[in-house]
Amino acid sequence: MVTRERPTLEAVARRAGVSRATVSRVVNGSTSVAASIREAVTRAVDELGYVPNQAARSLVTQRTESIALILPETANRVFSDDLFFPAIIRGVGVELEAADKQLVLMMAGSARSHGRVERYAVAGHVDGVMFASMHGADPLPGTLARLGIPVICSGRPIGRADVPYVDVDHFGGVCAAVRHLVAAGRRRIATIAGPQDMVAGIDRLAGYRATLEEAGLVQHVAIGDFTRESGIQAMRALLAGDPALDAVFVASDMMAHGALIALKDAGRRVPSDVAVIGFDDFEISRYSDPPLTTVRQPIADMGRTMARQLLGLVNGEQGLPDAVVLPTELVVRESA
Amino acid sequence: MVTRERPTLEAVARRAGVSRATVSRVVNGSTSVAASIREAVTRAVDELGYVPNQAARSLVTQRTESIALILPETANRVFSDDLFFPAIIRGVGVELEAADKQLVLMMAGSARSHGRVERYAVAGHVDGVMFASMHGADPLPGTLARLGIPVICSGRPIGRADVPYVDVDHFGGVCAAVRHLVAAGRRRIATIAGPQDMVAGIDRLAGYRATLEEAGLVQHVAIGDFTRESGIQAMRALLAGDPALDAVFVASDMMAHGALIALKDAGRRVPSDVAVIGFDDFEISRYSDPPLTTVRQPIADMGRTMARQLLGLVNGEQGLPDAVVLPTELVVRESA
DNA sequence: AACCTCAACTTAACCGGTTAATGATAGGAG
DNA sequence: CTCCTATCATTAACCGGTTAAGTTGAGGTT
Repeated sequence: MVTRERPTLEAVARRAGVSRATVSRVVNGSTSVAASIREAVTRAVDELGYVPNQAARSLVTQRTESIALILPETANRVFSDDLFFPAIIRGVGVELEAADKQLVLMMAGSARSHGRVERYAVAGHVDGVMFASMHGADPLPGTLARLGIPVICSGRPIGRADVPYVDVDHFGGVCAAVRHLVAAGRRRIATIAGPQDMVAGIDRLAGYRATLEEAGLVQHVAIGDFTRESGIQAMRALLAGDPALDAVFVASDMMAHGALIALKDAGRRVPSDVAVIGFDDFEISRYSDPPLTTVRQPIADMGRTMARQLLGLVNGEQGLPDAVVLPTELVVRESA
Repeated sequence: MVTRERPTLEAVARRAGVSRATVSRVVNGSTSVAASIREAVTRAVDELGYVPNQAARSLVTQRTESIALILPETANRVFSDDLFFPAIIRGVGVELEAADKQLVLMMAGSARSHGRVERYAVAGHVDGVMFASMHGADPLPGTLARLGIPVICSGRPIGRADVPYVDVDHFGGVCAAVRHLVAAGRRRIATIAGPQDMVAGIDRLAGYRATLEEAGLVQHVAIGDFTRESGIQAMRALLAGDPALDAVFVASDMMAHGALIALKDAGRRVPSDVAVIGFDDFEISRYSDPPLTTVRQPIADMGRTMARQLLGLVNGEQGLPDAVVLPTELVVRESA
């Protein structure tokens, strides 16, 4: 493994018989370089296999051409049974690739890593920071924004953190779902809600409550944490509380899948005995038994939108919206 | 959004009444700094909220403290229906976080992004590069290695690319699986293989062929691309070719899930009519109908091991193994 | 011929750290 | 009291680029 010396600007300049500055201008595609010189420099660059040193460049431009995506979970939990983060990453990746920016991924579950993220961003390692769905009223986005670092969140921040964000219409989607159940004649409609320290959990529960109130129905609420296992537990609890339930709105597809399992175990048929609607529209839900009726949220689009907004901020564009809310849509399959 | 000027070493030095060099030594925890001075510097650092500029530091140390993970697919395909990459990322993330390194994620599907990755690595933006399961005989790992950049692959590289790698025992796992089918009295055992331009696809098919040969049975092979949809198609093709099949070894859980769907559609019961064994042991397979017998491969461990090996290379450790092969294990559930 | 203009290149300062070489100071030995 | 040594701080060079300011010379005016 030969650590061949990498050629520097200086070397290219010598070889082409010009000054460093000229080479720099050619490399950066500046105009006002005579064609003959440009050509000579280009040849020297090729012959030496010159690639600009990013650290040196960043040092003077104060730009790194990379963007951080913070996943506010420990690396252990992220991805374990989850399709949300992968989809976000996918969307972000597409958009950043198009802009020729790099993606730096950071897990920030512990308080320790919290400081790590802050230091990292402040050290100027990235041009901007994106936060994927946070728990509670995390102060970090606000802190970074105040330090002048471009920041954007996926999911409306809890508290009045003054940070731009991208979110989906949880409330509207849930209302459509629950109204669908009501319209189908269901009268004992329960919900399995998500964690109440996350906007996605809170807003979806609010949508359920509002719609049931509007319909004058009794509410049955169980809380899960978006995992399949918690969906199983919650469904069991709901059935124990009211064995005559005829529908359940579940705040995530993963939990809905758990609910389907628990319902089958309990001898209920879906949708004849109990109708089930989920939220997410993961690929997997097309293949569940029965295929899951669910509220589609455009997760990858959220990622793309976040990335686009952040790039706008980084480039100092004016008039960017403080909030973008993407639509959700009820996808009717067989479970309801 | 006040872009507050970030304090530099110089500022801290002035404030503490010492030289830049001394501050640098304190910040980097060098010995041979008198306690009183160290304390004064530390105070100045705190008061000013000083954070070292990473670009400046990298410029002189030639280190960036970050590592790239290359996913050789376009961002669009990665993650779409896949649980492999997320698990790799999780493993890598855990290990890098412990070492206080950053993870840079790059999708490299197109030839264009190929050059992008090479330039990025050569520009010294990262200290090392990890490749997740590649297609075909990709020259990039070898190219980077020859340039003196620490490199490691997940999955034995095709061709004789002289690059260290981490892989799992595909062959052994498949043998155990297929022998399990033979031992259960199955005699018409088909396989749905993975893409034949990937080691995981090739080795698993080789395991199937070897074991069937050893048992003196007829081989039935269909090829998929590791997606559920391709599993459905392949299963249909196999049933059309031999309607009396009594078992199928499927080279990935996702495809196995597709096979289960196709078998149900075709009116076959699992395992009584047809036994099914997958490969991966994704979380989801515990909950399929019926729960899937499968070969477990420790994907997150692969990620961790890759990261550890690479960190070793980056730190110039001697005597690192060129290849690490992790064990696989048959997990028997109800589908076979 | 003297002068001006302008395009195109070079010079040199600067970005913010690290570190080898150098210098200063105090304590101990002779 | 002088000299040596050990300890700790400072000076200054360097990492590899970018870019404002300065220089050069060809071509056009009068």
